[in-house]
Amino acid sequence: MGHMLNNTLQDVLIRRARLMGKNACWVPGTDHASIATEAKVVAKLKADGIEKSQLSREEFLKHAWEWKEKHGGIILEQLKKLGASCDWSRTRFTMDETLSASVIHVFVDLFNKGYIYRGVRMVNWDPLAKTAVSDEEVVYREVKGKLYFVRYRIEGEDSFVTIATTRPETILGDTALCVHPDDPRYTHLKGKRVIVPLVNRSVPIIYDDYVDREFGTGALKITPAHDVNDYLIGQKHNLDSIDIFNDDGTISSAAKLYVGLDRFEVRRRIVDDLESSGNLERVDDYVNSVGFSERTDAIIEPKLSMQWFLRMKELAEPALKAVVEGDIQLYPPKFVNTYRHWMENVKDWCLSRQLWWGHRIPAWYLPNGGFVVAHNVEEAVELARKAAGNSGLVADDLRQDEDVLDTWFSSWLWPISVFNGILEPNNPDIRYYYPTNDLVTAPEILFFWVARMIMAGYEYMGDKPFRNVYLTGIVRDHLHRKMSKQLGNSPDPLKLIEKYGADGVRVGMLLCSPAGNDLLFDENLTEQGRNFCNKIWNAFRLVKGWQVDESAVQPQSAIAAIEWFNSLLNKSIEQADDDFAKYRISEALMNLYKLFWDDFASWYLEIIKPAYGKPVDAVTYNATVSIFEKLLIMLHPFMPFITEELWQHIRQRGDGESIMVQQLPHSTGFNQDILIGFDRVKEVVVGVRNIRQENNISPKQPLQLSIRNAAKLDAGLEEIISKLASINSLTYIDQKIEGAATFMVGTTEIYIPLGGLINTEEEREKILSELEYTKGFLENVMKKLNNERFTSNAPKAVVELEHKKQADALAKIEVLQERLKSLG
RNA sequence: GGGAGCUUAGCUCAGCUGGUUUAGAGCACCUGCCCUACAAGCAGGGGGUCAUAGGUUCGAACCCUAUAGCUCCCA
Repeated sequence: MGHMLNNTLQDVLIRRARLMGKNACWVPGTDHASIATEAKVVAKLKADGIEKSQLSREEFLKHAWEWKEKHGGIILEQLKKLGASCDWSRTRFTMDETLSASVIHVFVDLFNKGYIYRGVRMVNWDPLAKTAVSDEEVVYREVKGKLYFVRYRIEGEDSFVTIATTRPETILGDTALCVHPDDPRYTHLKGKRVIVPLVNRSVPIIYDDYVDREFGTGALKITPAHDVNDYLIGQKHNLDSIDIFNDDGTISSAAKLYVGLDRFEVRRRIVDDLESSGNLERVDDYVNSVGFSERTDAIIEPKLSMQWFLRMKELAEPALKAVVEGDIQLYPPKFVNTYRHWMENVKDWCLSRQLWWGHRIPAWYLPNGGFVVAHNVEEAVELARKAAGNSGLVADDLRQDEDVLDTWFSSWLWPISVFNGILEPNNPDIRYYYPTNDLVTAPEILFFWVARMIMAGYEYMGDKPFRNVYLTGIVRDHLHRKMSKQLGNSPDPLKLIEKYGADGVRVGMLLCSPAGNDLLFDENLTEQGRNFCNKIWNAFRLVKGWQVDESAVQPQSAIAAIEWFNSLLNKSIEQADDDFAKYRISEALMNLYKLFWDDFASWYLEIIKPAYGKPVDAVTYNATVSIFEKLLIMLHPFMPFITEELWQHIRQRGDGESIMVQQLPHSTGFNQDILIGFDRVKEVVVGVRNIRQENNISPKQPLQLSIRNAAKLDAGLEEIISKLASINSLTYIDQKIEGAATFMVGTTEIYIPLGGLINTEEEREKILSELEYTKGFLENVMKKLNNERFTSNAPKAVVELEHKKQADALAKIEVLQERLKSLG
């Protein structure tokens, strides 16, 4: 569902840009998702009885490509059903030839620039996928575990030091015990050593203020190979590090004990053995935060290993500046802070993944040590000959690195590589389309992807990759759970489209998804979307069903209605322009929804609707079709299917004509007085309908209406009131009418004589409550006006307004009291 | 532990530079309607101490401080 939301938003932006006459280009595509895909292919092979280890790299990749061909297009097919108006002929995949060559080119280039290096680092090891994963791909969860208190004997003594650990199996890799230098409990241990239980290794006691004296016993065991902090302390104190794990999470021979057993099995066993050896003091329940692999859900094992890294400091600088200085805008802007914080504390990027599916690292190892980085094996041989001083070296003497690059190392080039801008920086496409305008994506990949695209943009194009980044919310279910395949709480988008229509699904998702806010998805939203389509369809049926009479005289009411609606339409166009400029997409849609449903269908069409069986005059009809057309174009980015369909039928169209490439309507200004005047008319109509409702009078029964002490309305507006409120006589009076139902519009009284039908008691109550409200209101106003500091300090216009409020309220109170009296 | 943000109607959210008739929308809810475009609808209606407590100001949902609760990011 996240994809659906994201791509609907992109399609809205691209369609609108197209309607504004722009050369709007939307390049669709997919990445190769190396960890996830490889995991799936391995699982599929396993189900077929094939182990990955039985296959050669080439054989495995053949299976992986088959998988990609079969499953890779699903998302793109869903996009087509959703109506995404991509440039399909430009569809790209991160492992396409050009894009792959771009990745290799960039790797070699960054290596030659000195940004890429090899190093031993503590990485997050996924023992299931048997690969390193980045910090961002580790999900931390609170897990109920145990805290084990283990006694270490002091060498040459009969006393012990007790440490607390959540991972007793790592004892096998201990190379020191650490206490705080200022901790009085341990000062007597200076210079002594302890014996690691079970393996009986003698290790030093070291002092470091890293230790938290409050935690456990204040004594910490140090396992440099299997804990990030221990690793740092190990480096500081020159400790050995003993790697006790194999790549699959079993115990290695370096551990000496439990060799070959799984890490969790060893944890159970070692606790028993510590118990029997008398080293286990006690076990407490303990909740701690454990890292899980985002891809395989395996518990992450911190592990030292040789990996490829990209130094980020230099690349991050222009990327930080671009966002902080507003050259690139984030929507909503609250993400700028998060972005800044991340970029200011950016860590080197671990590029290598111990997988086969992806871009293989273009590094070749020489037979006698050393390596070269090259675009291809031929170039590698050449470089290797030079490096080794051995002109006899051939390709077979070299061994290419087995690992592939992190998927993001290809995605970060996307805005450039899809236009082949890495390999041919001056080709017409990249020169025309770069920098792009809008990126729509999820906030969770702001750093994985967005930040890195910005870095690559400045490094390779010397410019930003896009101007605006719109960050969508996360799609959740009504219980606020993130929608995911694992949870099974995500509806099938294609089934939803089948049930509610693509337009319905699009509208449903957009109606309630302000930028950066999570969207609580509920099927009744798509139902609302479908209902809106239905409304538009029925309005169309109504208009197209009319007989048009060229010679009929246009009614005054229609003239007034057209004048009013055109003003309102222009105001709405301006509103929509403003909403889009601020990327308030769901607000833009909601405004159009109300414009079409409430104003156009419920008011405008009801006014101009001819009596049953009667024709409509041609002037009104043409104006209405023209208004309808404009509304369709404005709605088109949100609802491409129904708007195209109706647009094709509302007038005669030529071959190849499409709403997709029409002109978005422009505002020619609007008259505020017309809008206000019409609002008054609406109030009158609503007032009459209320009186009917309260007194159980059928909407069809004609009534008389009198307006007291007011200027005469335009004939058109009078006609509108008469038509919509079923009024057969509209008069102006200066005296009140006894026994009539009344209501007020502003300070004007309206009378509806009902001839004794009126319910006096209800009427009195209504007046009393209105009186109470108005008095309270007046009191508030008077509080301000009686405050000398308000009248002298507040702007003149504000004070004047308060005076007007006062006068209006006083007038209203007087009228209400008079009416109360006349009720007796 | 460090940082960011949020708290407005039953739900999801607007409320932009502090002032615009004692707070708005959509949905949900309630009442009455099959009135020949639409019951997937029409007409009407109720509903909020703007998290709490202070402060600044002529004036606070909006600015400041504290408290509580929630969310996210980083460790």
